[in-house]
Amino acid sequence: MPEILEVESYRQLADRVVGATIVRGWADAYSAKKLTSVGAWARAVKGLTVTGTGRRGKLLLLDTDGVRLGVRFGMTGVLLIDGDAGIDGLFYGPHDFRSDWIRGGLAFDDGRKLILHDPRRMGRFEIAPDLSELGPDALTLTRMQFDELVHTRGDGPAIKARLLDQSSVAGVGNLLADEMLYRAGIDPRTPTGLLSIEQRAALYKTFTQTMRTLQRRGGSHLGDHMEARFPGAFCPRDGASMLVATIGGRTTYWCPKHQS
DNA sequence: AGAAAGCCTCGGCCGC
DNA sequence: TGCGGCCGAGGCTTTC
Repeated sequence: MPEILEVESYRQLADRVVGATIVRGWADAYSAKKLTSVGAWARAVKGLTVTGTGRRGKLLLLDTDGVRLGVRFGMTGVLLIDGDAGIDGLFYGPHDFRSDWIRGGLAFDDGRKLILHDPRRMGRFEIAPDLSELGPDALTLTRMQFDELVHTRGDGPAIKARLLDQSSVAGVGNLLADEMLYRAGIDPRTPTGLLSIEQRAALYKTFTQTMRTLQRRGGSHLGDHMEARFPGAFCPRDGASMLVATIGGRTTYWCPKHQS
């Protein structure tokens, strides 16, 4: 699920545990994969009090009175709080959550739990996460930061690949990238350095507009472009047959008529 | 059967 | 010719 908009709602959910003290932490071998050992998470978090939450791109941050903690959600990670089956079965009723998909979490002194629910095991816990490799946050991207993002030496990579590069801008995933290029009318294969002045202006405008619109709608999967995301689809805007290719390592759908 | 809303590593290529 | 940086491909993992 998660691109930046989903992680931002996880962050807002995590605000609930600000002020609570961690009595226990646990992580399986996958969620602890970026740590020095499987036990490192449990040792590092015990006794910490959460003082605030943050986020850079798709990385959720928990500020504490000690070391800062980070959570990455991979492709299928969901944050749960107060929804642990051990406390109440709410999340495990109508929704599709299963206790054997829980990969780790935190238990607080007030009895609540923060849980990483992640069927596909690509979510990761981090201790004192390094933010230096992450670009500016996509939700608050300024025009100056955008200009830096599209700056290249030579032609540079395809604009879609650049948008997905987390060190250029943090938070844009596959769906958001396709959506903003669709809205801006730009071919995703266009070398970043060859975008015209007009295309740059259009892309910055749709970048911020896409973030705002989809956040209001409630998720990265609620874009206008979504209904054309299958083989044989037609462009909702002008009816042309959508093209499909792998660009920047991800499946990309675009309209040959209005994205050029 | 094959693709999937992320990220990491590896290897090739290009330019200094 | 050698090296570093950039960029794309591939792998990880499980599910529907």
